[in-house]
Amino acid sequence: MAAPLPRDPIADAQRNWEEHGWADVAPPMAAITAIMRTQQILLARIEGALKPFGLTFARYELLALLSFARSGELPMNKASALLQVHPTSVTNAVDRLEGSGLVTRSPHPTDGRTTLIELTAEGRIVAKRATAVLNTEVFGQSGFDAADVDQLIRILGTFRRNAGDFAD
Amino acid sequence: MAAPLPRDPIADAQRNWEEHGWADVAPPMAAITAIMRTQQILLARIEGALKPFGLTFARYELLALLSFARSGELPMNKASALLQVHPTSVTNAVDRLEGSGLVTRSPHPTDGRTTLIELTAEGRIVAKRATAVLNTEVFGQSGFDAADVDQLIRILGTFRRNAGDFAD
DNA sequence: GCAATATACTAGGACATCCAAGGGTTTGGA
DNA sequence: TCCAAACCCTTGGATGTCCTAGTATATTGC
Repeated sequence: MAAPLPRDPIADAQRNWEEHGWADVAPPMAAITAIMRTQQILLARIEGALKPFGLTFARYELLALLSFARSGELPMNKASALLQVHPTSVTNAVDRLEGSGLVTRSPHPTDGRTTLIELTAEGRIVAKRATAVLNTEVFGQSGFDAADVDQLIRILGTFRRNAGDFAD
Repeated sequence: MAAPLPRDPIADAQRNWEEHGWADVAPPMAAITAIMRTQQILLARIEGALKPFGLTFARYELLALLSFARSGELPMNKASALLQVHPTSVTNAVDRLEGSGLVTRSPHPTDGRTTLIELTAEGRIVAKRATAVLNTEVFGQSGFDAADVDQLIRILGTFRRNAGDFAD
């Protein structure tokens, strides 16, 4: 998108924070800002890898979740909870995946309120192929070394637990 | 948004990856997914803290950037580069900040193509107050301990440099 | 058994981000 | 000098996310 900057803007921000008397919160500010920016970079890579499949990250996540479900189907509210996104976001994703013929909606056999999302045969194939590309092009070339990956999993896992994501 | 899950969905995904023969990329997959989710949690906290000011994170970042500029003004393309966002996003943010009376647009004195963004007096006050709230409510209670903050800054700093964010 | 409450999904609106395209300005080479 | 290429910003279109509200179905309590 843009040429590399001559200097790290987040390090500059950290310096500004220190100079304005907020030295105590300057490091967490820098860490949080770095997380925001890193997410942006990773999302761009992921969406780039998924573009040939006509998928976005949101739709891929739903597809992958379904492909790991034993029966290949899941209630919408379950998907919303597992993906940690708003129910309306799932509705949106399902609308488009259904339009592409990758999933279908069907009524829940016993609960009339619930809608089941089910992978189609094509959806299962696309999920498999997209995962293979993500594995080789993104996850396999993350740029994090093994030790740092472990650190990230540990640090962010603790954070998410404390934030109330899961009980464990 | 949702009740805590009984188990960590990212740890489950990592297990699924291992069981499907992708054990080599399972850890980076988990780390990257954790970054995506952590960003989501942090963004929600930040936007919550900024809501009373009528600001979003995107608009706050622009406001903060201007408040640190000596003259309190910056060309749009400079802001776009420093914030690492698309020029149209800056246009959008400036439109709204201008509508709220926090910034003004003015023509560049020598380059007719360039538009300068300038903080208003009120904009400067709002930036100061919003920063104070963010410092106490978000950065001051990040949930990361000091050692982990250092790790994050180091790991993500290396990643961003390798990704071409900055040369340093 | 029926009303009140809770749950599940969808519709419409507000924002933010990106891409593609267009109009004005500046720069540099023929 | 002059015109093409490069640059800057804005507009319009597509996507995703969240919130609020509304409809339909289940469950609970009197």
